[in-house]
Amino acid sequence: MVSRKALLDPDARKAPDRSTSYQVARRAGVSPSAVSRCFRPGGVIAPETRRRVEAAALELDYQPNAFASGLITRRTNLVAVIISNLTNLYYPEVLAALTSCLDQRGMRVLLFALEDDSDVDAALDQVWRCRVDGAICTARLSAAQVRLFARQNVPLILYNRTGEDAPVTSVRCDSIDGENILVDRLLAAGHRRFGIISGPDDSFVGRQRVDAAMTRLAASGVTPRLVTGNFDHPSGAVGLRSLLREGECPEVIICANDLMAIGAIDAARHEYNLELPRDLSIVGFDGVGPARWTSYSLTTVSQPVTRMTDAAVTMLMDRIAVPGMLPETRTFSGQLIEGRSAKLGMSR
Amino acid sequence: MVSRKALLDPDARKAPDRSTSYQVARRAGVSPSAVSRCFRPGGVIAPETRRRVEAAALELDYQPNAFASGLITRRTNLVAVIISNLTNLYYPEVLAALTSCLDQRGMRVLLFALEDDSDVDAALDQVWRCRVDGAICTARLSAAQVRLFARQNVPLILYNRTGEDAPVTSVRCDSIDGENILVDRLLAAGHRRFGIISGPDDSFVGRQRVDAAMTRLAASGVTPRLVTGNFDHPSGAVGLRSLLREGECPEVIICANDLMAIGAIDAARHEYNLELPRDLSIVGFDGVGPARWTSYSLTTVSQPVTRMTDAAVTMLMDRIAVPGMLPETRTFSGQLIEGRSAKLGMSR
DNA sequence: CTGTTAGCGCCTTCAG
DNA sequence: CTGAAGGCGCTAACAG
Repeated sequence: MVSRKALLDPDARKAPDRSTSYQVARRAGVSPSAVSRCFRPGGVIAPETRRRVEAAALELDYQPNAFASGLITRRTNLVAVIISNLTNLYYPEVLAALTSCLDQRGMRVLLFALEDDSDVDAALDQVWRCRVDGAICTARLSAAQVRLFARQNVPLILYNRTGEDAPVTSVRCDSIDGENILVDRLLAAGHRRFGIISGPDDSFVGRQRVDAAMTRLAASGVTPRLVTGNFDHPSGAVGLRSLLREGECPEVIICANDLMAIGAIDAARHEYNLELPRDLSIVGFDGVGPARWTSYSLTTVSQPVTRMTDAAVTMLMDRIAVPGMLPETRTFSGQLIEGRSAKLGMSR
Repeated sequence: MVSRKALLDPDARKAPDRSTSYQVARRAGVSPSAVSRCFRPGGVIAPETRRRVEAAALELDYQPNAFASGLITRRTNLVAVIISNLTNLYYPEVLAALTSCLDQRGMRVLLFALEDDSDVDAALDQVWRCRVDGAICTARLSAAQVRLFARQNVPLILYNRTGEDAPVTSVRCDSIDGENILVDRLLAAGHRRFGIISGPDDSFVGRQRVDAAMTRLAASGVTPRLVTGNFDHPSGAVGLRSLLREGECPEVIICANDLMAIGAIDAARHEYNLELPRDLSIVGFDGVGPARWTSYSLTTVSQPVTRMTDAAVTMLMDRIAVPGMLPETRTFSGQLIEGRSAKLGMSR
């Protein structure tokens, strides 16, 4: 029977629809349920029946409609990945690692790349409409937004972030630990005049890293000079300039991330003709690819990205399988990369 | 009435389902179609009715199920974005620009990040199952794979790629034009000894760029020496070493992309103590962010990424709206960035 | 402008 | 091991 639509649609240039499991069933001479079983992992079906279904499916280019079945199974196999800032160099690495893990587990990635953290509401709207099975988020979420996840019953994993007030399952690299290692080795080298280029105020890890460094320095009686950056390359240069321009020239500049450290190095070398680490030590945080490039050879703390993404995905899958699991935070230590951008002392 | 599932499921710890349009309708005292109209852009509905529906929806945290409606409208508002190599520095920029464009048009991004071009079949499988409205692809597709898109009636836009044999709608940056500009200016500076570091053999743009440079050089009676790279930073260093190790030392090294050019610069400076552009000129292609960092100040051809992604998304949306549009290729010129990594002559 | 009705493509009981 | 039947959440036609 010809469908009503095809009959009535005046400009019926609409493409022929893709085949359905019913068409495959008819062609294979079996029932639709047989087709369903054939495509379900672990469906019980006689080898001969399977063969015929597969042949029919191949001829018709049939692939089950993931979302029609999701309507019934209540699983879309979709995971929302919300990335705050793809231009940051660090996040592409995270994204690549995440998609790879998720892929292996048969999950598909619905990507939301925010240009601005204020876009998060619009993104969440889509997240709800798409009935994702879970979400991984590197953006700042308000307490209300986090609560919405709980209310909608969508497992959420925070990446290098914490819940605003309530505990949320999260994975992170230990900023405090990392900065402490860095600061201790810098102090051990005899440095006393420190400058710090912070991240933007609304960055959780940025604040945490800077706070950790300040605290550790204070414990040794050192008060660093502090300027604010925004995590990008130019702001590293800007920060360096303002640190060198006024007051006592620092021996060390601690940057809240690698990208700013690289910007600072560029400015130090080419605008001030400083040689690193003879005239100035600069350190960063993250361990992004370019930090290892010979021109920079940045001394930094490298985040174990793949272990972190593995953990994030594992925790997410657990919570998708067993709703109602309690929040858990997994913290990984960063690894000190001893580059040639800073003079370090002996480790104790 | 309690649902059967809740009644029968032995371990009924399953989360309470999210609200449906029927629940909202009942609560608002209207019909389900009213709810539907309320959430459809351009749905005709009385203000008072809308108000009541919205209130009910808010109380129930209701959001329409995008895929249930997609079942009927045959539109998922999903676009598959297939990226070949997220670790390449260039692709994150493309991805960010693409998601931004797609977002503005109300499309959601289903991301496939291939670690290897052989993963493309698995990715396409998911693409079919998800009934995406269209796809944008930066990976190499076989002729058969391209045909499948046509057969499945899914509009496809190739990004910096061409169809293997048949024409496919695509957007690209003109490699030939770009390399010609570069080569002409290098020849004008009097350079005669050229080395080329190519991309991997299976890269379309890589081959095209190298061919273009070779052809242009040949026209001036210059035969460059050629080594093969694979588009990453280390391979630029490797390529440079093998070009410097044997035979006549080149005056210029043309790299098939920026990342290798940066690797080559690093090796030239730190392993061979060469000063650029006095001792050696190095040029790249792409115009990625790090190419502009002061340490490199790479002379390169910058691709107009946002214009290209805009074009890709526009062409895609057109083809989603009007199936059966003919293939079209849009080619954009790159822009020469005159950095300090190469000695260029006057433009003619 | 609104409600009723009949599916979209699939899965899951349950009886053979 | 298989098929028949009902329904997942929603929208599109139509008649009010």
